[in-house]
Amino acid sequence: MSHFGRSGPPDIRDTYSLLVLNISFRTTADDLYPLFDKYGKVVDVFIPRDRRTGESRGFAFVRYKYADEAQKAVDRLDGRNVDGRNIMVQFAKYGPNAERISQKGRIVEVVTKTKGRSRSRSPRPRTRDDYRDRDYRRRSRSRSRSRGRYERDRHYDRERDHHRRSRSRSISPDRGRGRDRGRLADERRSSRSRSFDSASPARRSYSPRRSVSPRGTPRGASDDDKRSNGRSLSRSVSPKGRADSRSPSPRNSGED
DNA sequence: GTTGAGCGTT
Repeated sequence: MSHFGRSGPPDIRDTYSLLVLNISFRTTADDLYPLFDKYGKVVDVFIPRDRRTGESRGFAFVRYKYADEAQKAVDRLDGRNVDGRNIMVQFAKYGPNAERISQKGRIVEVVTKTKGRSRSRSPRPRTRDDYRDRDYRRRSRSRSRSRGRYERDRHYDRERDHHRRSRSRSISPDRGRGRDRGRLADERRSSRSRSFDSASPARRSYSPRRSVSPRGTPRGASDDDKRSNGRSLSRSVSPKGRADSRSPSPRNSGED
């Protein structure tokens, strides 16, 4: 019942894969199994998950033993509300082994039959389908934004490394300038602090604007993040740690 | 805590 996908694909010699889209990110195979099993014999239910986070990618594969049952499931479950989400059920276009499917010709045949058989009664809005089609023709790229998230993460990893190297290379000048900048920043901070303490009406007007400014805040954070990366691999930055870091600041001031 | 319109695993 709940041992699906644990031992990999059981047998795809005579099974038909259905692609279930638009499922909730927390929907599991166990949740889909009973739903699909009601309309036919479900051989396997598999939900691709992210390798790093292990979270659901938002779609699942349901393997049926017979095409007619799978077709029925598609017709009955397509557009069904599952876990508060309107799921879309359709025959899988690409299988785990495209060659195999081509050789078998089963899935292809079923798909063709399905397309010519039903697909007429679909309560789901066509905007998405239309949009998808148009998008595919127009851009032929950029399939999903959710995936971009992973790519972004990957880029972030690379960028992090780049930053680390960059810092290493310019460690000498950076340090010298960093101290200067630190002092300046400290001075400016002090000034700001005083201004805030003063609670000047004019300053107050500017205060909220600074908050909205997306340039001033991120820069400071970036600096902190960069320093943090160079100091420690820990990505988490605690206010206490920052305070500790700032500790030498006042000392420097005293020295100065 | 979050997103999305997508095709798969030991």
